[in-house]
Amino acid sequence: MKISELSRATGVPVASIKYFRREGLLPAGKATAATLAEYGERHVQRLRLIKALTTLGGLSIATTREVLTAVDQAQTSDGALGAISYALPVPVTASPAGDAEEEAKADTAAEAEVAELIEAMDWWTPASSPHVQGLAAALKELRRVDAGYEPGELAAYAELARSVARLDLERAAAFEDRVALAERAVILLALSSPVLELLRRLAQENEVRRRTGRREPDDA
Amino acid sequence: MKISELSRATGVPVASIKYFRREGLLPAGKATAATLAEYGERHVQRLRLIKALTTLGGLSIATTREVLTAVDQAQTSDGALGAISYALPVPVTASPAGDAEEEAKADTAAEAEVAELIEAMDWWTPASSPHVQGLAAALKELRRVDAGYEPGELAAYAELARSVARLDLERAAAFEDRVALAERAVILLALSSPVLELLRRLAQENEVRRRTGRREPDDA
DNA sequence: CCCTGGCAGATACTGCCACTATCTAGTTCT
DNA sequence: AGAACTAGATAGTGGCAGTATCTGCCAGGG
Repeated sequence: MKISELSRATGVPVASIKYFRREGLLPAGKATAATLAEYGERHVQRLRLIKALTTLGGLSIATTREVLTAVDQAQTSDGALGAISYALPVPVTASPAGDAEEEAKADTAAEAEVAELIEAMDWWTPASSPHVQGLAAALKELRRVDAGYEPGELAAYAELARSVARLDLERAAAFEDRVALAERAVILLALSSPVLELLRRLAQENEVRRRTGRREPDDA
Repeated sequence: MKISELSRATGVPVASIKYFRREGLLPAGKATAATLAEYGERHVQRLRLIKALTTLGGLSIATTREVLTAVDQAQTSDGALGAISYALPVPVTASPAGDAEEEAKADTAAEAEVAELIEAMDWWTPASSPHVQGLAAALKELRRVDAGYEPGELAAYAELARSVARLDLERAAAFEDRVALAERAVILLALSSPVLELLRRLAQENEVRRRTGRREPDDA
């Protein structure tokens, strides 16, 4: 398969394919001559995954590269999920607020809240996990807009998150035969979350409708 | 409060405050002279919300503006949740793939899947809802990387999403006294999702640890 | 009284990112 | 041979989110 054919097969412009190759997301084709290379099914697959990660998962090129690197390295080894999970960006960028003293207080409060949650859920997560850090940061930010969680509320959500995680793992086991381990991990971690988010919004939309007894769309 | 004080109170640079004002995210202060304006608590609040929406919610400036506009208009009226919900970006941008014919087939298949789900869940959501469209697009994309949902699997997730939505609404009712209606809606819709995402990742991390019986972090 | 420091509002500039285009030189098909 | 393609390198584009600068202008202290 020549590059132009690869392009046609995936709908990705040739220039973009070259770009991805440059950036190390896509392995080069097998060169058959100085100005010709052969691409295969593997490249089609990879290109599809790249597109899915960037459009559906919303990942940057840099992050996609990291994730794909993790995928490649974990292809055989165990712990693929962990490695990839840690490679994914935590959707919170700490924002240093005005008052330094207040800040420190909010910091420890949020961290304590997370620690308590982990304790309550009997989770084994180490405090060093980026997710733990991220969660603390998120809670802090929410407190700042007066939207902190009541004690116990967070645990209720965590319980549901656990159910989702269990479903995820079952699902992963179910397509064992179709997709390689590491790629399944990516799919579960990076590509399923938009689906979940949309389901949540749909459910919310619906709950609100139910409670107000209206079947029509809301007036904007 | 002068602009420099507003800046100090929120940790946002003066230049950025001016930028937000230009972009219509932040109302102008009350001018007391040609070169002086007075800002109040309202502005501090708003600035915090803007920061939360952009950093925590990951919204663009344009989207933030839309959301805030919806917030302002819905402040009194009902249907705030709906309006804001629709203003939020759907985390899927349809990507036209290679083959046009295959494409159409995948389209209708995905739409049917969503319709079936809505039917099964007894949801009242109109097919015109951006969430419905987005979900169909997301499913299509997943199919393309061989990660489609088995029949029934999606419904299981939807069930959990419903539970989350119910928790959300309870939570919203609980801080009725603290935050205005429309702002609660924003918080639930745009600001809580990172928390949920992180909880899910934590839960996954933990489930994997449990199943493999390891308490230490995964080797990268 | 006037000068210094800060302010409003407008405009221009910057850095980053994800492509996209162009150029050179070589290769294959017919 | 010549048109049509290819690889690889380099440069350019457009959008986004600020950041900086410039021009008056004015309040308050010495």
